[in-house]
Amino acid sequence: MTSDVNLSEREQLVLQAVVHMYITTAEPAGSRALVKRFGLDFSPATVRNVMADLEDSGFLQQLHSSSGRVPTNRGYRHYVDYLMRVQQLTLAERARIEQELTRGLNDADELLRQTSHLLALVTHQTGIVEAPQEREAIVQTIELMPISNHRMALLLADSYGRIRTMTVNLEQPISSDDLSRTRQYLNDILRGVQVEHIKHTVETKARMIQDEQRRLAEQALHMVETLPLTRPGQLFLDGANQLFEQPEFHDIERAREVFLLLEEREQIIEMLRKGMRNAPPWTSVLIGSEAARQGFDEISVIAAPYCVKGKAVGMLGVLGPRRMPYPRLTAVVEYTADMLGRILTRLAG
Amino acid sequence: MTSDVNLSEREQLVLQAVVHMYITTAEPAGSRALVKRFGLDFSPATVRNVMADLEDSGFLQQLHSSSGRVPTNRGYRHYVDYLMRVQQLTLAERARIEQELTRGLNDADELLRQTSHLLALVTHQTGIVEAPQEREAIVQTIELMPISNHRMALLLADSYGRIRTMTVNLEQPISSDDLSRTRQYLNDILRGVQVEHIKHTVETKARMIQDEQRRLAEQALHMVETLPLTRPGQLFLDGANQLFEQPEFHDIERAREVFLLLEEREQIIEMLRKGMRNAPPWTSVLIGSEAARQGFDEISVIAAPYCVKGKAVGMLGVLGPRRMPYPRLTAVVEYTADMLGRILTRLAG
DNA sequence: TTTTAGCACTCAATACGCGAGAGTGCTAAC
DNA sequence: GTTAGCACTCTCGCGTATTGAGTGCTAAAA
Repeated sequence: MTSDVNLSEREQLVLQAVVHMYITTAEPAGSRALVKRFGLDFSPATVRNVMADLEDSGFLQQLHSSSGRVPTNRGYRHYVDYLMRVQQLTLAERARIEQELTRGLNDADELLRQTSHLLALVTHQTGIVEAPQEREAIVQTIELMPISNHRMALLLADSYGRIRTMTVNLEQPISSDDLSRTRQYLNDILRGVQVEHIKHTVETKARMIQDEQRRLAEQALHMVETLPLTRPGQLFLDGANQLFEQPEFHDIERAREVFLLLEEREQIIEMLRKGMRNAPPWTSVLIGSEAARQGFDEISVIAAPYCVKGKAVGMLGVLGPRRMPYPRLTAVVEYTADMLGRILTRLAG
Repeated sequence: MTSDVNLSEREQLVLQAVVHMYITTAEPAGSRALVKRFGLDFSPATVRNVMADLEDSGFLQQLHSSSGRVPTNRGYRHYVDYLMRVQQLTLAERARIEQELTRGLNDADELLRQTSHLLALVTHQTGIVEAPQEREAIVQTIELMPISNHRMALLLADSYGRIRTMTVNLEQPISSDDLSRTRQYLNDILRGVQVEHIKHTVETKARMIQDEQRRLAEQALHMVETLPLTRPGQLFLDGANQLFEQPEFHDIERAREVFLLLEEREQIIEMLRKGMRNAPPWTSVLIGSEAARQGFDEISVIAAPYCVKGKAVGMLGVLGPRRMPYPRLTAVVEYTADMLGRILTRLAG
């Protein structure tokens, strides 16, 4: 994502000023206002010339022929990649994030939800947290729990500290003895196996085993084969309401479009991962149509991966209008990802 | 909720016509249009007179001095209570609901989510499902599952077919023997006990027990006392986006207000239960400010309780603009509540 | 006495014109 | 290369005129 045009020092300065202006006021930036606001040591007329150049090279844009300038996607891109300095969070802010996250500590799912809530709260944007990729998780413990004569639950603790419950229909009641032997068996062969390989593992083992253990293995196979192990990634979203605050979503059509987008969970996950692929392993910023589908330029996303035991297992971030305070939000997202990773690692311990 | 004014046959006819007109077109109903649309056998002038009377007694309202009439809260109320005939669902519709619900059959939580989704889909409104009151649930089975040296999970299957997972921090590792003895102990004393009495039960038992079993009981007590058993009711919401379709929410301020309301889960639950208290045990319709807080008249809610093993354990329904097709939605909500109850009962075994 | 036709009136919605203001591009001077 | 000056453009807000749906009232008809 490098620019094919070299910008002069002055052009960079003006571009940055326009972005800052627009981010804070939501109004197109005019030459006079820029000079005044940022104390530039050249005149409005000069700024106008520079802005005209920046428009020619696609960094700025006019909404109509006599309005101030607004950054284009490319303008934001350049700003984020080269001009912006990620803000330092204050101690108080760091403390707050840490505190809010360690509160709901006992349950991993609760923690993830809490994180999305926190992101929304602190950034005043929509907070997004993708749950750890379940398929890649590793089996820690398996538990079987009878519910009725015809149903039982299979519980799975994974290496991310999450616990999944799945139910299994039984053709015939299972004795408590059988149950505990099957439990033992499942734990023996599955501990340390990746969740996505569970079925395969059980199947191969079952095929190899002879006589006496045979029944046990088939029992296990039967339980496992209907499990919904490949369900799609989970997403925790919070603070979509915040979008209403932004003037760009006062138009009902726009608002609706974003809300519709937010309902398409898979697409959002897809989007987050796209960001990760582009710039591993650090924070990525998706601007306008880079984030959403083509032709929908209103939103941006800042996302960062979080790591459990040193391995990136999921993404989190914020979604908001393209006109976003990137320096601050980037810092918040990074710090939150870091904290979440730490806490999850501790939980999975 | 009876009316203190007796309406003549003709007045009822006109009121009903106005409600139908407004529900379908979202435009205030004028006298001429009513006559034409409903083939009334008296003239527009007569309708005008009747409408003026209905306005005097508070059933209708004009938006401005020369506009058509629109029902008031009271108008809707009378319509719903006395005039409306609940629609019969077609066989196809029933089949669809049943089919959609039995699809996600294995997991109770999944089922509840699915139900809210279905409601949104079929009614084009926002679907709401309140999870069964957890506190009143009865313990079926308890399972303990080691996660690490310092954490374990306590799993609880209740009489509604739901499974809750809670984690417990351990001060020191617990042996597998101890774990299974404690599990046995917990099951012995808690099976059949209401969830809200768990802590109390364990405490009293622990106090009574002497010597040798003592340690076990204290172990159990320690596990149970930090459990988040009293967490607030859970709510499954789906299709809030549908609200954007309604012209009354094209105004951004209104839309925002509803979305804000939808975030306040406890208040929605409160609202649903209010409905149940008013008219047990059947479908209740909350109109305008009956549903939301005072002064916010834009929405209505249709809600019905669903029963597990014959006992009403939760509510479900739809939320939408006050201008709602009540006859059809009432039917859908009732049928869905019935189906959900059946399936849950089956699940709970 | 009830119903209806006719008519004047009201009000929202829409379009139109106008002036103010913000901001530009261009030219000429510095 | 930079800046001041100026004509020009376009949006926004406001007041006015027009239109049209719908009413209330009155007087005639049933």
